[in-house]
Formats: sequence, C-alpha cells, structure tokens
Amino acid sequence: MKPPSGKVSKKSATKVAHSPLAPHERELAEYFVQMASILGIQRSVAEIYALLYLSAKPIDFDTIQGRLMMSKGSVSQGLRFLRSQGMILSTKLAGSRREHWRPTPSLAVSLVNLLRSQFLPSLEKSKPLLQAVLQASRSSGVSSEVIERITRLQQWNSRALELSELLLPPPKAD
Amino acid sequence: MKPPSGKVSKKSATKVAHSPLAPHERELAEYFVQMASILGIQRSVAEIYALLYLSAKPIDFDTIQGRLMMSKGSVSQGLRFLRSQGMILSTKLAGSRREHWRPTPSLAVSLVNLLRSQFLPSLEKSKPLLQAVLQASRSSGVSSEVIERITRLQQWNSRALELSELLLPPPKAD
DNA sequence: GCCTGGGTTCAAAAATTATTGAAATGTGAA
DNA sequence: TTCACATTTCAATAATTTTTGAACCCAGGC
Repeated sequence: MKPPSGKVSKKSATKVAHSPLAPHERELAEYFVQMASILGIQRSVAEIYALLYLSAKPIDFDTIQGRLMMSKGSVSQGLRFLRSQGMILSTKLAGSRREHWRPTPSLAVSLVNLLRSQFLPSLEKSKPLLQAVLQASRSSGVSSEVIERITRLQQWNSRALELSELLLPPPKAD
Repeated sequence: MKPPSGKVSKKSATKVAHSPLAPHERELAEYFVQMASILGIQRSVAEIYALLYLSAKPIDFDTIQGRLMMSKGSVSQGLRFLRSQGMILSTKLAGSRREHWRPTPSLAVSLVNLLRSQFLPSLEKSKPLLQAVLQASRSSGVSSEVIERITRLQQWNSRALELSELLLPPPKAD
C-alpha cells in the first residue's frame, strides 16, 4: 500500500510506514510502564524510553511517533522529560537535520536522577513545615505523646533528607 | 448554632457538630498528603492517617467523617486501606459499639508494609516477563549490545527483589 | 528575504482515578 | 426475632491527569 514513486531512498519526502512493536518490545514497554507508574511517571514517557532502550541505534522523532503511534505532542513532551532527567542523549546523525535519541549509558544514574527529582523537593519543603507543626503543637495544649510522635517524624524526615543529599549529589556530566 | 437540647452527654442521638481542623492539623495533613502522593496513595487516606496521628486518643468513624468533611464512603475505604496495610489499629472503647482508631505504634513498620505492597508485586510480575523478553530477543536477531542491556535490567530486577524480600518479611502481629 | 522540514506549545478532548451518597449489609442489644 | 445503629458497597459523578493535534516557531538552505 503506497506505490514507491521511483525514488525509495533514505529521503522519501512523504510519510513512511513504521513497523508496529515486536512482541519483546511491547513486553519490555509494559515492564517500564509498570515501574514508571510507581514513580508517577506517565505511560507515554515509559514507552518512549523502552523503545530507545531496545534499539541498537539512535531513533528519531518521526520513528518514535510512528512506531508507538502517539501524537507529536506526546513525543515532544516525553522527550523533553527524559532529556530533563538526563535519561537520554541526542546524536547528530550524519546527513540529517533530525535529532536521534538513545538512552544514556547508565540506567542506574538515570534512576538516581529520577529519584532525586521526585523525592528531594518534598523532603525539603517538609522541613520548615514540620518545624511549624511542632511549634504550634507545643504552644497549643497537645499531649506529650503526640508531641513525641511529631518529633519522631521530624527526625525521620531530616535523616531521609541527609541520606538523599548524600546519595544524590547533582552530577551533570555528559 | 444548634441548641443543646437538655441532654448534651456522650450519647446524643443526633448529629453533633465536629470542629474543623486546627492549623497544625491541617499542615501535618498536607505533609502526609505530599509524602503519600509519591507512593500513589490518595489524599483522603493520608488525611485520615494524619488526623489519627495527631490525636492522643482513638477516634471513631463519625468524628473522622465530620472533622475531615468527607463522605462515609471515603472514610470507609480509607480505613480499610490503612487497616490492610497494618497502619492503624482499632480499640473497643468501653460502652460504645463504635470502633475507635489509632495509628499503629511504629510508623517505620507501617512504611515498610506500604513499600512492600507497592513494589513487590511489580518486581515479582517482572521476573518472568524479563526472562521472556530476553528469550525473544536472543532468538530474533537483536544486537548483542541490546541483549546486554536487557540482561543488566534483569539482574537489577532480581537484586531489587531479593533486597525487598530480605527487608520485608511479612509480619502480621497485632 | 522566503520556504520547508523538524519540533514545540497549549487549549481542548479523552482517559483515568477519586469521591460521593443512597441503598444494602451486618451485628449486638433487647 | 426484631430493631436501630454502624459500616460497607458500588454505580454515578466529580476531579485530575494524560493525550491529542492544529497553530506556531525557528533554523538552515536556496
């Protein structure tokens, strides 16, 4: 379907059909989707990452859109997120204006970035908040048992904060 | 507002007005909501837990509903979830048919339960799935680099699985 | 400058998830 | 057993999140 009009080379001017996902690709995508959802990351992002992860060579925007059958908007946003987390890298492929994407070498580093961006902000915001709750509880007549609970919570929060700061010093290398 | 009709004792037959949350209660609720959302736990559940956490004495269904201004359905489901995670305990308070709820003593244990219930199922489901992906990739002609990526993923998954099983042996004590 | 391919934006639509509340289901007291 | 209250259920609704796609923007070749 779609008569090859003479020239069928690399640079066909109009849309090319993209092959649907192979079974192993669909399955790995499901795996990533599962894991991502725990961290509150959306399906489309996980699917894009899975696709790149299973490809030996970098993939361009159009191919992602075609093979995953998603809208330009989703691909664009998905790539932006992955880029912002340092989870993918672009390669200028010779003789093409398009960007081509591949996963960054270390999935571990990527995960650490993800975790930092998800947890740290909450922990940081909580520090003064818990302090305030404790203040308020002390001055209003809250039972000492409850005061103790809050104190424990606070300790717990700062330990978590220290730990993540320790584990997660902003890298930024290529 | 609402004339005390003679008898204002423990057992008033009709609805009693419940006081709205105090500032420190509202703030701690916000904290729990924040943390909970990271783990994909809903607002209403976090609010209930916060309320119990700040109370020196166990609280009953009706009071939870009244103070948090949420529907019976939400309170019921929220309590069910917290119960199922072993995060709260009920106390039979003398002279009342109602159940009264309080947080289980150790928040740490509760969190561990939560984590187990959120992560373990995914990790377990993934084990055979990754195995299958690897199989499929091997038999179809996937590049050795990609095969290696999948293998790394698999190792990572089983290590995570071991770790969580190690950390999280199902307790079940009262 | 002007066109064109490649990508981004963002308001609207679709999909998903959480909450509500009326009806149903216990359950203990009498 | 029956009553009356306490809680659960679940279909309908509301709120939130994700996806879509048309309009827009920009860089580079002509």
